[in-house]
Amino acid sequence: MEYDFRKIERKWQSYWAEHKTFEVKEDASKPKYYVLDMFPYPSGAGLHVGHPLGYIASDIYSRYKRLCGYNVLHPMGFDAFGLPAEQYAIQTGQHPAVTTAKNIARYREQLDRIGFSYDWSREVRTCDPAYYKWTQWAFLKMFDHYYDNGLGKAQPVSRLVEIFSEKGSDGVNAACGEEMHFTAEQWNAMSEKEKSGVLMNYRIAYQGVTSVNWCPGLGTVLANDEVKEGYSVRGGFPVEQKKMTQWQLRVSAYAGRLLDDLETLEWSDSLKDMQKNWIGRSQGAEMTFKAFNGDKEYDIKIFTTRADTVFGVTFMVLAPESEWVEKLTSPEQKEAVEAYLAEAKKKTERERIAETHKVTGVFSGSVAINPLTGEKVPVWISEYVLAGYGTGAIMAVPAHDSRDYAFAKTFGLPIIPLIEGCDVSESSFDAKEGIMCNSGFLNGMTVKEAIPAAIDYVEAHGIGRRKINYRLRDAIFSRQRYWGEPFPIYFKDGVATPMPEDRLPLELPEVDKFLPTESGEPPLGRAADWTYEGWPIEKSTMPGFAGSSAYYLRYMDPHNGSALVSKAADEYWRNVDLYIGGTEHATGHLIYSRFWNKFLYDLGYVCEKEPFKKLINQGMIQGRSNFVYRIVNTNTFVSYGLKDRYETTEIHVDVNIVHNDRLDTDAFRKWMPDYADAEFILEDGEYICGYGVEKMSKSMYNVVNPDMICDTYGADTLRLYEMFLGPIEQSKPWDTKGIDGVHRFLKRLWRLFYDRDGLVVTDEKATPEELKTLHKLIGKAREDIESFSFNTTVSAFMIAVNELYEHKCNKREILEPLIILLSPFAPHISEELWEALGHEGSISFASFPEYVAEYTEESVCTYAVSFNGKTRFTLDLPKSMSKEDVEGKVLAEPLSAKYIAGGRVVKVIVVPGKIVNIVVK
RNA sequence: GCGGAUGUGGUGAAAUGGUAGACACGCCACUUUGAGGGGGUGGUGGGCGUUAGCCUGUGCGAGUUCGAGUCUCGCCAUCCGCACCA
Repeated sequence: MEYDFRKIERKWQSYWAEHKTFEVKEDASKPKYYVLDMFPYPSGAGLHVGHPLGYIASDIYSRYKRLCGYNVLHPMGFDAFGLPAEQYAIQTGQHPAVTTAKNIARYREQLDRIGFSYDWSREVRTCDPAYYKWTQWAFLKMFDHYYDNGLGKAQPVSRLVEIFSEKGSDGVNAACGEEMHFTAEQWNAMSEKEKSGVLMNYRIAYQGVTSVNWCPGLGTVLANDEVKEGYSVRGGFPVEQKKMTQWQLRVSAYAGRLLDDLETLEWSDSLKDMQKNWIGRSQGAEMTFKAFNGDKEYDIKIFTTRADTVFGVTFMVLAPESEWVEKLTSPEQKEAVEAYLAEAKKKTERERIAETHKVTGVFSGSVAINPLTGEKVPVWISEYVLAGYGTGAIMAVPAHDSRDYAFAKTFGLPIIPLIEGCDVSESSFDAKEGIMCNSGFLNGMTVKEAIPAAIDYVEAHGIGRRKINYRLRDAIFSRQRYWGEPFPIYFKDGVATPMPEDRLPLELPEVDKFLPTESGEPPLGRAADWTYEGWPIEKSTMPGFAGSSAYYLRYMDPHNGSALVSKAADEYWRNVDLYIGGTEHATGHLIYSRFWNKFLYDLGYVCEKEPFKKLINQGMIQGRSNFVYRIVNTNTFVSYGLKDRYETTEIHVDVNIVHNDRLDTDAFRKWMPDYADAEFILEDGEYICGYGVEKMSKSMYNVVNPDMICDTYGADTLRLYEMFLGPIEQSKPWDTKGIDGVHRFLKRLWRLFYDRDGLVVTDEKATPEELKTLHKLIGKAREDIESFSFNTTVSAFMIAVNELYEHKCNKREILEPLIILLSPFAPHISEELWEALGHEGSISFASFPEYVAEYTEESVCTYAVSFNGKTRFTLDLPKSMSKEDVEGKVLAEPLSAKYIAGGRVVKVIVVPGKIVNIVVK
């Protein structure tokens, strides 16, 4: 009987669907395990073989955990709001909901063919109103809370109002936009509108004016992580800076906790570092400098990590967008400053990045007083100071900061060295080392001593205070687009007001076109009656990360109409034990989700501080393109090895008509009309193609579709091969070359069970040799699966099957545990063989430990082998071998020999230097 | 510039500090079949040798160790992330 993978795979996929094999319920009698994939955005192009890599790995682990007796939650859904569907809608007029539904159906079909063990009854789609109800709900909660720095958690705004009316602004230490000072009397005297303006400064979801990444090409603002090198990540349009009023999430309030709790996570160091850098904690001091524009006095606040260098301040610099610019520009300098600001504003983000080393600036006309020396220093304005970080103003110490140094050199400002023996004639001395000089009371201290001493001084004299600054900025939360979650906010007398919870979900209205209105409003401005009780509703929508921030919670209780997740479900499933996805979400989704979770944790809706305990980043699968070489001005193609003899052009050829770099010339002629009568110059009778590694994309003709692999080789082969390709975390090009090896393995496995006439499995007792093969496999596989080293696990299976095949072993005692262990990797063939062995039902319900009980750690003993009384190495020996067999076997001569001990063959290698080296074969 | 990762055959890759290159692709030889992207056996890092075997070999250079692909330090190269963050 042949291995008919098509029939087998169809059979078991419908079996799983019919029997709802992978549906799970909370079950207190079993330990839970939650395995999650980053859900996909269903694009029109469908899945290519790179997409399922992570899904296959997580599926293997899920199935393995199930075999080990865990109650495994392994859900899947779709991140269905997004720009591409809307761009498509603008072009074609087709509603994004229609496009999205179609793409989802296609994705589902492709996923099903690979044989994943998802519990589809828990599927979520972010564009489904029943789902986004809870996205909106969370937003309202954020609107209704502020972050109390003292308590270190979110608190209701009502509490804030209470404090304000009793003690004024000083009664609370809250995260806010700008620092405000008012008394209880002042608060109580405010109008409702004024009060709501003040509260907006504290809310976790708030509306505020900020410098945003505006993308004219997409007609919307973007978050920092949606912009790369001055271009939008989606679409690649240029991005510029613009001041706008936008909804924002006060993620920055959680910066400290987001940073500290990274320690508790099992994530890779590189990913943790990425988040650490993105959060960017720096410890220093905030100081106030008095500045004078004519006779008007202002306080400029600056942030520095080098408080020790205050004695070297020779000028101050303001960011062009700083609010102090206007106040400190003198009448004489007004024209020059305005010209500079206009120039700076014109630049796109892209140009600013490109010109980072170009020094520009303008003198404001004002002076500031160094609070320690009393000296007057000029106040400048320059782009190199960023408005969004610290206070938007700096004290410049050119001797010890390279940027200040470049600025001072360009504009001829003085440079005062503060460290003994440092040379600042060519460049600044940025290192935090050496002995202080020219620094008053700090003289003679090391830099490390001087920093805290300077801050102590500054605090004692009321000039400033210790401060920790974060690079992490608040997330801009509105998009001027249609295809996203509407904000459940309306404007009553111009005041942003939340809709009542029972009005949720606020569904997306129908619009005639998906473009902005003539007056420049977002597409929702086209909706017929976009009002609530007569008041206008917010017209922007939420960004892509809104719907993906809490989806892992919704899977726990996806059909709950009265809560995001019930207490019971949350307390059972808790958080994600294993999360698999790409690194591209390191500074976006993975920050927002953690923030969202912490917020809900503060409010008591979830029981875990962190959403994703262990995280694995699967590598990207790149495309492997093939090329043919056309001799110029002809329709003749020359094989790769001969191309240098002609003048040729390199042309991409569809990788699907190339096998092992050999072109199917007939298929090539049929591929495109232009090539219908192509001629070929072959080498050794074959046309060899060139190759290169590129991104997998349609235009490179290097997209390999998993459906095609399933057709030719089957899903089990695809699954095994993707794992066999190399370590999961590594990026690599897809190369179909080699898939035959894996397919051959499955056929060979099949032949252990079947010959021409049918099943040949016997109940004979296994030989020690065969048992050893099995136990070696079990030991290796368990270890490797637990450490996600799936490529070596597949190798271990191959080795085992090769050995069994060699011995013509067809004994149930061996084969049964073998296929149970294989079932996470190749579930269809395993189920089929399991059934052939006379078992009822799915293999998923087989309890793996029963089958491996006899394989225990005890079958191997570890001895330490010592030489001259010192432990040299440890040695694992089979139980049958005793310590005495090894002890004292130190040979004087270098030799290599076989050593028989306890019936086992041991190879003894004695290297020069008389050290025994024993390896058990 | 800062941070991280990676460097092993023709290829994808294995190696708790202990026989480097398992396993697989490809290639070569033999074999089987009417045929098939078939089945089987053997070989395959490089150099020398008819064989036995010898020499050499994990980006480069040091170090630790009886012993280093693995640990430490310094280079070089590639990839990724951040980037005027005061």
